Amino acid sequence: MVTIKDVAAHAGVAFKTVSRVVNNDPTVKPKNREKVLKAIEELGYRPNRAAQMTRRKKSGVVGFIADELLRVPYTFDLIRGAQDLAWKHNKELMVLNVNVDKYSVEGAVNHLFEHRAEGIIYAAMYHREVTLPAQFSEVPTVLANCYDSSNDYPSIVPDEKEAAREITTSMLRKGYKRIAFLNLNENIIAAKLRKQGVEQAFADAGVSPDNLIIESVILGDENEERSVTRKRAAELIKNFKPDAILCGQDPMAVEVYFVVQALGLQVGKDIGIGSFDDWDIIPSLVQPGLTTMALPHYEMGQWAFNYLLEERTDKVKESARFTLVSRQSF
Amino acid sequence: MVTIKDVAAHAGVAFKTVSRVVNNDPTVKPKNREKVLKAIEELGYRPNRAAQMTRRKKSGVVGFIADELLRVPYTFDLIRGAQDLAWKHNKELMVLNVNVDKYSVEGAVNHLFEHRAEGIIYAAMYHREVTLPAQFSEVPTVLANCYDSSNDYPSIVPDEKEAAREITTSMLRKGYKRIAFLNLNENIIAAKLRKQGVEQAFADAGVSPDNLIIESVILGDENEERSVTRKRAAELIKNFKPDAILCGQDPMAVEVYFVVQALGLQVGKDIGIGSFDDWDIIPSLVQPGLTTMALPHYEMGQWAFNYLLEERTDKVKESARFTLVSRQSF
DNA sequence: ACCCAAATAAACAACGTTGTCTTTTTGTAA
DNA sequence: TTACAAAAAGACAACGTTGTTTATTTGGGT
Repeated sequence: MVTIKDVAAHAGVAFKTVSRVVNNDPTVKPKNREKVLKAIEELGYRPNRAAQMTRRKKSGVVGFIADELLRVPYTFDLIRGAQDLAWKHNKELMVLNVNVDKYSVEGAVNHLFEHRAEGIIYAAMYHREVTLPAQFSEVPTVLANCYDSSNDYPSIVPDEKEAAREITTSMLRKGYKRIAFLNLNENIIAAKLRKQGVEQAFADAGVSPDNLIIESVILGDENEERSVTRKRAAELIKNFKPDAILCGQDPMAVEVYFVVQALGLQVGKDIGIGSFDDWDIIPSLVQPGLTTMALPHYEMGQWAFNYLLEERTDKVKESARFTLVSRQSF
Repeated sequence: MVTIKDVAAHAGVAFKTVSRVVNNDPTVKPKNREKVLKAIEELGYRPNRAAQMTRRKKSGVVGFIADELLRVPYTFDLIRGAQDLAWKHNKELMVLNVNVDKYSVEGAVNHLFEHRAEGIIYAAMYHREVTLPAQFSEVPTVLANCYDSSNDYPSIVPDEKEAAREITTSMLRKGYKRIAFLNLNENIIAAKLRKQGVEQAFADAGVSPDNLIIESVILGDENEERSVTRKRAAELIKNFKPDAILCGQDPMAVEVYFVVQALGLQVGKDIGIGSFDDWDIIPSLVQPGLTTMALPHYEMGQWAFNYLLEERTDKVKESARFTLVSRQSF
């Protein structure tokens, strides 16, 4: 590979002068700068990052530990958010996918330490509490889509409560008067918070809570569990007679579509449906399009990277706003 | 940060001895090895990768250029395939997302050169022909999910023809006798090859091509285009009266589900539906589950990485087999 | 105890950069 | 012209490692 000395020899200057040109040092005379640039061009020289790193004692590496992240497609936006900023600031985002069985978190952190990562973003697949190994205290760490109970790390999570409040308010404003909320399992933090948000919206609008029913639904890929969801949704429609149904996530909403259609009702006309996630193309694939609260993954990724970039040290617990994506389901 | 010399001082040996222990050199006496390991443990020493790289003159970096890859969720498996192997071989997979407007391919390659990448995997979002800038010839490069017409690079692509043959044969074996194939737009290579595969299956089974109709459908996110798809599907069912429909991709199959159901027919009973992709959770979300040919993205990622790892130099054009994922739609 | 080869450990250079210090060149005022 | 400060370029050390050469220790046979 071409080194700085090769360039220097070719240009007829000291190799330090080449270094100066590469680093935009203004104390190089235009004539020499030109000679050097020409030589760089001719030889196809590219600075060796590893050598730069050793000498500068800065790695320019930011670690990104993706905890089970990639089982849900849209979570990749978290990585994208961080990556786009990393590129912009000429940093390296080193992404490590951690699957419980495959690479332990410890292994990932070790790896990042060997690369002298200047910071670590730890991101979870879904909004939840995490407990990190002590190693993380050695390097600036920020949590994305998760938080730690001991308040040792700054974190950013989706603003579940506000999102639930917003979509519910939107439903109420459109004239829906009786809403069933098929919430996620309530041991999930998102479910707890969203429940509060929905109730808040009812209170804000001065609508009696008698017109609201909230049920928790077990999620799962299993066909059996999904048919249970459908059965409960059907019962709910029959007994509570809601004019709108809010679902805890888009796939659940799809199930509800089937139930509603099987009952001979039309989504968006006879009954409104709303949801959370904006899961890939699913909301636009169903008929009519599903109105849903888009998770702010990209924004969280950006925020997390920025936090590290600014070398902040406060242990803030930030929350990011969802975006209402309106289609035709309510 | 703790350096090798700190460890040496702490252990009371020459720093070279520490290096030997770190690199598992057998010529270190057990007693010294123990002392060193103890010191490493106590000081929390981790070798500096950047320094190792400069001295060893090996980067251990493999580049992965993802060309528009992440707009389709399951393509991430391509990255995962490569990444899992990279981790296993203690290499760094440096993933760069190239979006035409944001980071040019040239920029990405430059970046990789600066990191002295030992090889580059260039992956496309969908199976297509690509033309790479000349820079790539400077480093071992392998194409995944794409190929180059000039035969300068080895490549691995999905075996479209065989996949189409396989799923069609599977349909014919199950007793379906009259198949409509809603193919992707035929300027896409996958569409061309799949057409051949479907025809092959008919020939193999000795079924008259009169019982096969193949139509190209324009794809798009636009609502309008999608309603065109549905209209044509409806006409096809009415006029050709197929007992099974094969679709070019899962989202298209979902549209066909709607059409079929709107006509009062039952998928999997009155009419069989098959498809390509295995797009995230979509095939298991619809009712009944969609039988589809899963794209071999993970395998292609692995193959590509392995090709580089083995330092092969042949310009092989490999193809990877899809997997038939059977559900209940036919 | 002594010799000698083999085993082990140490010393030193090198990797490709950048930081720091020193020398040379340049340009301006006397 | 000369002097002199400022600008520019060069020389050399340093970053944290590993490769190579040299020195020391070890252990077995006399």
